[in-house]
Amino acid sequence: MSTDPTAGHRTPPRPTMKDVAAVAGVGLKTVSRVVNGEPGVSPEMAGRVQRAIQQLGFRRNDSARLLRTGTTASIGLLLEDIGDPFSSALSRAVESVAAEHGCLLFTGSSAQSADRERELALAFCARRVEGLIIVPAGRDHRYLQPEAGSGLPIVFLDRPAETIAADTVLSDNAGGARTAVAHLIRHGHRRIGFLGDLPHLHTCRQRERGYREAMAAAGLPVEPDWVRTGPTDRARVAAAVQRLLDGPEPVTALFSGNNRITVGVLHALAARPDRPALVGFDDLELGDLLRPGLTVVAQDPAELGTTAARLLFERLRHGPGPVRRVEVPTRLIVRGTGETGPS
Amino acid sequence: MSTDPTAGHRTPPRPTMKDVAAVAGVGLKTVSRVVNGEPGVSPEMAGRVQRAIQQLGFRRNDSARLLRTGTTASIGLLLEDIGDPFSSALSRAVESVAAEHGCLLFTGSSAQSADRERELALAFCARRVEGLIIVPAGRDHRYLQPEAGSGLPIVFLDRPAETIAADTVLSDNAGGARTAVAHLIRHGHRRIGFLGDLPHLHTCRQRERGYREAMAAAGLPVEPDWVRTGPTDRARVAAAVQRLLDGPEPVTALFSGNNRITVGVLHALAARPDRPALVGFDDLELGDLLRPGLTVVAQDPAELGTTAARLLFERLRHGPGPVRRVEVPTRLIVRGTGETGPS
DNA sequence: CTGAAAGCGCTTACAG
DNA sequence: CTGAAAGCGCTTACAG
Repeated sequence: MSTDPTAGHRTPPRPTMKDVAAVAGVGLKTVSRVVNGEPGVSPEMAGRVQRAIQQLGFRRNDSARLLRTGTTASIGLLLEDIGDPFSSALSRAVESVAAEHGCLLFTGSSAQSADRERELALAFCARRVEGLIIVPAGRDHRYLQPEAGSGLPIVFLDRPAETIAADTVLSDNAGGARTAVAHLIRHGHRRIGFLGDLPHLHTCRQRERGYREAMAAAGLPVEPDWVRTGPTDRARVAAAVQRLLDGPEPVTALFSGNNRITVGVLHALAARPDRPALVGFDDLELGDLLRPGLTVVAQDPAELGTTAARLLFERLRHGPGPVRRVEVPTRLIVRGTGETGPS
Repeated sequence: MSTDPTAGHRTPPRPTMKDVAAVAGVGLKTVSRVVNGEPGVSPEMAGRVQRAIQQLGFRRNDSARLLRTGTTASIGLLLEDIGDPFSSALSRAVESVAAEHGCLLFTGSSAQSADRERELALAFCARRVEGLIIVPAGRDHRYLQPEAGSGLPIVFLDRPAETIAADTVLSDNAGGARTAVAHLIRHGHRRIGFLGDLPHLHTCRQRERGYREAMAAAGLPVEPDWVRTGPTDRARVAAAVQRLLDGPEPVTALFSGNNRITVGVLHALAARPDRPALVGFDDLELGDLLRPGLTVVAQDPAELGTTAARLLFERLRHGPGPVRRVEVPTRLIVRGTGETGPS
């Protein structure tokens, strides 16, 4: 937080209750009563105050009110990238639960940077948000210990925290991955590649785990070359796809570890003549309209976001208690790309 | 804004500068100096304060600081639906400009409800955000007059305000629509249907205008039945598509007014044997991977969001001035659905 | 029914 | 170098 946004131009100050009181010729507390609809104000006084409010264009400063009250009626939501469809679906769900509780929402994107995550989370805390929902980018969250210790509810979403005990809401990553890979195996594939995100991410590791478990359960080996993790940009995914399909140990099917990667894989495959089988983790809009249709293990971002927000507000009501960990099921959606056999 | 989120459980109060001062045995102002890195504190004093901060887990309350300072270092972004890809692309752009200015972002979704928009906008104002970016759902924004009058910068994004003068950033809606429809006409279509959003929305009206202008420019009539506006849910769009294609005056091509509608149209068409031409307003992820590829007039949400945020911060620096209206160009992307002739 | 005083947690302006 | 006093715009607790 660096530059002062108001550095240049000074805006004329907004009228305060004090100003309203002066114009109406009443005490400050009477203005407060009228503004807050408290009873016990004579109609005449109330009228004078109302007119002064109109005249001055007064609107209560909630930041000041909340400072006095000791609450902020806001929560912070820290995403990986608000521009990603998965993140934005989470946001919508969280926002709607927050609205039920009269809370405003601060949102921010970490862009997979642990530093940025920390900076934003602490900025939210410094504003004294009532709670924090974090899709973690970093691996160490001890920096949140003082806030957690003094009762700030924190829910980790999509990935768990590793160095701090907190409520957590996850997809069934390993289970979903097992389902996806078992599905490919059932269709005759024995050589299956896994394309993952950054390998230190919990989601990536768990989906890789599920992949390995499904392979092992079928008695299939996993060649080291078949596991390709890293950034999710198009170029890197395209290179990984090529390596998997044209390398020394070519695979006949691909399991893609998240929706960014799936998009990259689809683009890479569109430029090739062959049609390896593909199952993606997380659904994509229009996935059902591709030909062949995109077979996925769908997450339920609405359920993930809603659950995280509900946990948060429950904590807010009932205070500390045993840490909870909720796993939201995934669902295999069969549409075409996952049902072609090995050629 | 109804229930008090802290109603249930009382969290232990966080330590304040006063507490730190007491523990360190120094004055309040000395703590303030250390916390803010101001010069002129003896190393010994500074050390005592640092230790007390560590011991207590103190973190400055920015809400209090900002109240005293008179700024809030935050802006409000009011979208139609943060879960929509267009909205979330806008968010990402706005967020990144806000971050450059050290501002946090409140976000909220109006869900096309004018009441909800007003409620959220006023809630943001009550928190004294430094500026407001609004994708308007309602048609009357006079409720913002007091805030605008006292210097709050407001930028309307995607659609203009009708009853208040404010900076505005729009796509070239009519121009983009003309381009789309002229493209269909160039491919031999003479009977073209328009599917729009709610007809009171500026975007819908302008895109319809562009559609009519392109038809008129080619000397083509527009049958009343060819213009179908309304909610963007799947069922309604499917019904509109059917009406356009199977009604008394069937069309051979469709121009879809936004990305929600385009998705609905694609689904409706997937269930039919015929293949009318289609051009969509606003692009969709995977649109390029459909077969045939989806021809669209693409908007530039990153540019829209960035421009709106830049306008906002410029206002913040330089204060009032003539209202500005920026139009962001659209771009025809030819991929397949728009290039089939009438059957 | 009405309002003066104190305080929320900070910073500003000023005096030692 | 250090800190007591006043104040940001409200609400709380209390006295008339």
